[in-house]
Amino acid sequence: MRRVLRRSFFDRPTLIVAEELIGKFLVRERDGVRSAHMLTEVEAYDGPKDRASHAFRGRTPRNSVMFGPAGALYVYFTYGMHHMLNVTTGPEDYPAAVLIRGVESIVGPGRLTKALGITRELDRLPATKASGLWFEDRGVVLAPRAIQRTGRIGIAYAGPLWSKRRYRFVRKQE
DNA sequence: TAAGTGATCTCT
DNA sequence: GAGATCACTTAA
Repeated sequence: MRRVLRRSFFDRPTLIVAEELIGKFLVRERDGVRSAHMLTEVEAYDGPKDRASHAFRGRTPRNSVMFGPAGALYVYFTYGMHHMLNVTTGPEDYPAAVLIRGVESIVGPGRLTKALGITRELDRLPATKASGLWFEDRGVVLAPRAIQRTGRIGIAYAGPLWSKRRYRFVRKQE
């Protein structure tokens, strides 16, 4: 069983999409070489009121893809050295996305993009085979208990309310 | 614990 | 245009 996740998967509430992405696969193809990794850590960024979200201060050139249709890649560059990979969720005009923080054997959002060669060339592209980066359901079924929810990382500036919200989903290690 | 690094945003 | 900030990583 191997099914590419389509826009309809992502066009749902962000927290649902985030939780269901754990156990799905991130597939990268470049120069004809394909690799697939199971997602193990993601975070939800949900709507215009989320103080930790890039969209909190409204639409800007960088974040406008978050306001667009679901299932688009949002790749931005930060700290002068790291690319961050997100996929947009929810309906058009509602800014939301899921940050991909880790996959099996690669932990850390910056390390992940470096390992898979993910740069802003992919920003705003749909997460499809044509873009070279997409998501697949490969039939892995995780028990709900196998997924842990915690506060998000690195967003203390957003205040305790938003940093405590359990918007981070991590696959528990056995 | 702090440096590194540069795009992005906010304010002049 | 200037200055601050940043959804991080690594080396110490």
